[in-house]
Amino acid sequence: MSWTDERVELLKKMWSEGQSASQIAKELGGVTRNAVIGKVHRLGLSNRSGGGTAQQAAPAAAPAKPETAKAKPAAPATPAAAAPKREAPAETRSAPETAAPAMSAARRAIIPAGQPLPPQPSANEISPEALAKVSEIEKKAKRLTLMELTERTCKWPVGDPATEDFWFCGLPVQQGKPYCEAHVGVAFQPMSSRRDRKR
DNA sequence: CCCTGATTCGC
DNA sequence: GCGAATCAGG
Repeated sequence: MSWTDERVELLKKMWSEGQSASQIAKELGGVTRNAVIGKVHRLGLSNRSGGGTAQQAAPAAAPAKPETAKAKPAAPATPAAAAPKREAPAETRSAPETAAPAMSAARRAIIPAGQPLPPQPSANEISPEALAKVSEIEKKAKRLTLMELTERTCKWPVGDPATEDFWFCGLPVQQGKPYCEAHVGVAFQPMSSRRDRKR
C-alpha cells in the first residue's frame, strides 16, 4: 500500500484526533504502526499540535546566541484535512482527556445507586458451574477501569457503576470474544439452557 | 505482558 | 520516501 492523498489525509485526521499509531494503522490497513509513525514524522506532525493541545517544552537554557527567533513551533498552511482547530491566544490547553476524571463525580450525583445495570445476569438463569466459575474469577480479576480496557481485556462489568466499587474484569479475553472464559460462560448461553425456567 | 511514540538506517 | 528493527518508556 502506498500513501495516497486519501490515506495521508485520514492519517492526519486521526493523528490530530489523538488516535494512536496502531489504531491508525489498523484503520488504514496494509500498514504497520511503524509505517504510520514513520509517515507522521516525515510529515512533520509528530508534535500533535493539530488541535490546540501542545506542550511546548521551553527551550530553557540557551547560553549561546540570543538570536534565532523561532517563536512558531510549526508552519501551518495545511490546506485540506483541517480539523477543528482552536487557536488559543495564550497557552490554553484543553485536551479532551481532561474531561474524563471530572465525570465520575457528576455521574455519581446523577445516577441513583443500584439502578440501571449492565447485563449482570440474575443468578437463577445460569448454570451453577458457570456462576461458581465467575465468583471465583472475580477474585483474580484485574479490576480495570474503563480507560484501561483494551481489545484483549475482559470487559465484564463488576459492581455498581454508581459506586466506587465498580470495575471491569480485565482478564485475558477468549479469542474473539469481549470477555474472559468465565464471563463468556455466563454471557453466551446455549439456548437450550435458558429454555423453560420455572415461570 | 500489553501498549505508546521516537529513531535509525538499508532499501 | 518508506518502514522494519530497534530503542525508550508507561
